[in-house]
Amino acid sequence: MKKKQRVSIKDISKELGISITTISFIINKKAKNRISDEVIKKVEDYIKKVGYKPNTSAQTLRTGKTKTIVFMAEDISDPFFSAVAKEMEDIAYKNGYKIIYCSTENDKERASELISLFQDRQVDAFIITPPENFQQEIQELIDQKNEVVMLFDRRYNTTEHSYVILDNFNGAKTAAEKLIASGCINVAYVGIASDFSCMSERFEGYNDAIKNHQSQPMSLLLPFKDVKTKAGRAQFKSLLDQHKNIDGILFATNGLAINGLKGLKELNKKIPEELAVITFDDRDLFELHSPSISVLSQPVPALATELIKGTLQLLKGKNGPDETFQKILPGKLITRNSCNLGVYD
Amino acid sequence: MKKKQRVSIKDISKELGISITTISFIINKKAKNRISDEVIKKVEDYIKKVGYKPNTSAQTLRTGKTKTIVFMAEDISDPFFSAVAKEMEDIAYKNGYKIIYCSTENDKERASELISLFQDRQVDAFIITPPENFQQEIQELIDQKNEVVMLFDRRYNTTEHSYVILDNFNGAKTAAEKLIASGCINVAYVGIASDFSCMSERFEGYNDAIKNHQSQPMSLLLPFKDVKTKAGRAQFKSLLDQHKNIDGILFATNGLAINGLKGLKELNKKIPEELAVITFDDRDLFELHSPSISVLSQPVPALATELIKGTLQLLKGKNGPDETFQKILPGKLITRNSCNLGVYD
DNA sequence: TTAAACAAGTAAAACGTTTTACCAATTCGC
DNA sequence: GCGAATTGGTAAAACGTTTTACTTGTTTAA
Repeated sequence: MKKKQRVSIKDISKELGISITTISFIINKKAKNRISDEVIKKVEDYIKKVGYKPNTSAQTLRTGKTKTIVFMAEDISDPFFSAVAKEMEDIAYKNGYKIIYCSTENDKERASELISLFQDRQVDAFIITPPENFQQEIQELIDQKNEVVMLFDRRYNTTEHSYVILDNFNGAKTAAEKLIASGCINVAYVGIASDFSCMSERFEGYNDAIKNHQSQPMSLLLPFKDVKTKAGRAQFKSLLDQHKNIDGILFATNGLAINGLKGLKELNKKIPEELAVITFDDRDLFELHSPSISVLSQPVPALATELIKGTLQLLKGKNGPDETFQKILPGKLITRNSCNLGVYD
Repeated sequence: MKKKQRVSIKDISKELGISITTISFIINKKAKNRISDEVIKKVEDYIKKVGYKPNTSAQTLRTGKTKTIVFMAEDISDPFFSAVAKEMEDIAYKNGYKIIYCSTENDKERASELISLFQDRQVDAFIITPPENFQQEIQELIDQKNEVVMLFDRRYNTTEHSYVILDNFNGAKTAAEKLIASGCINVAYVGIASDFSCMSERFEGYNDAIKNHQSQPMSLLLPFKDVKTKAGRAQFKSLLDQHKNIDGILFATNGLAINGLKGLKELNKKIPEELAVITFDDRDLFELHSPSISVLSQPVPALATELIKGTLQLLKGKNGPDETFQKILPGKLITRNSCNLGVYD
């Protein structure tokens, strides 16, 4: 019922008759070779007893560090990003950091606004999945050197920066090869037309897999805005209409796959008999789908762990402000029925 | 490349030869009847010109307000909660608040830890979906009156508090009545055994719908931990085994439905011919499923809007610290093929 | 004419830390 | 025995706000 009064260093100082400075040194583990063990113990015991917790805003005001990390995803309600977000939480909290999440909606303006909003709030680090055409802004952000900047899911080849991404090339290659091994003669690729590195790397992986196998690549690169729309579905259908010989499809994202599967349902295509399917990014719906959908799944816990650990490492800054952290993690092919043509049954 | 120096009130004061107090009054719109229009304009123009932004931690230190809201969901990676989270973001930012998200995992201990962690950080408000058996802790949190407390998705009947929830009773009733109207003779209910109000209200809605229709209710209440497990699926199958006459099922959550649908697939049950199905909470997978699944969908944008607006209203605190904000929103039945028995075709 | 009211503005304390610069007393090297 | 180094500790400034209590000069009411 009663608001219990927070205890400050000053209170401890008065109570114990020890100076504020000394107490601060002890709290911050800077007391070695300065303060006697006796006093250290006395203060530490008292702190434990009264449950002293430092006032974060006073620390921030003094040090300029907010102990805050921003995770700027494309869409925080997307299962992939929200799963990563959740995994990061714990580690961040245990290291005394809090995370703030937000969504760019793949919109440059919005992303810029958010960055400047959070810069005003003096966050310590940005973990960002940049929207399209955002390289210059990212470059500027890095150059300012006010915050740690870590990219996720996408990277830029022409800039030196920190990132954690999937091994998109080999993932796509593995998936396409699986379709070929399953008996597909003409494998098509459905991706997104964008400057995201993940998209071009996946496309290259597909191309590499099929180059000695079929006469020509067949692909559809949808604009980002059409990934989930009826218009996108129409384009997908017309791809199938133009190339009647397509008997296998690799979808580059789960969004594309969901829309594509809707299209295939509308066309009454039999999977996998008429068309085998593999997609990136696992989702629970793919296991339940009839037939169940094979996927190249991203190692969400590992990605999240690397992401937050890398960011924390850079925040510690032991190796200077120009240190970078770069990690490429392998995906995992999960074979289900959508590419099971019975070739080896 | 260069870190640009932040400008403080003191800088403005020096530059303009006006006292810090005056400038602070102008910034906080407390200058009316105190400061001449001429000076106000001069200061406002200068602020705009140099892009002054107040230092948040100094404000916090002085006022004790962090402008931070915590959204403590059961699982922030659950599509329902992450969709709500995303909707709230914008409104919060536009009102100068930031939101921190976290997950309780339906674990009392964890929830308590998180609450005390964020109390130490002096957040201004908690939006909480409480875990099981958490009423007393919530009561204490409210009684302390240090933060605004808003419950979401679940409420307690024996305590006066703020909440935003779905009209669970009528939602369940509508869904069950739909199954009956579609021609089902024996409708079963699959829910969660828990003290969550949403669960009991849904069960009551089901009971109310069938009371004049079938001789007895048939239900399975799974423990929370088994919702997504094989063990839960086994219990579900044994329900069907014990009551061979069941021809309609109402699932109380989408998690239950997904696991249930897996079970039905394993049993090779034909939906809707042998068993019609409706579930709470829409998900994109339900539209794509064969057959598509009918749902009682929650109005996510409306829920999120009420949630954040209510919280902001309480934070303004115009009506005293004991004001509460209570909102019950109706769900919407979306009819798809899983309950289409052709009765009216 | 004079006290009261008002208008326009300011000085300074306070919020709770961190950290620099300093002090006093003891020990050490020679 | 004397300066230098070490040990154990502290005073006080600074971070950038908000807000209380004041000042000074002018207008108003009676």
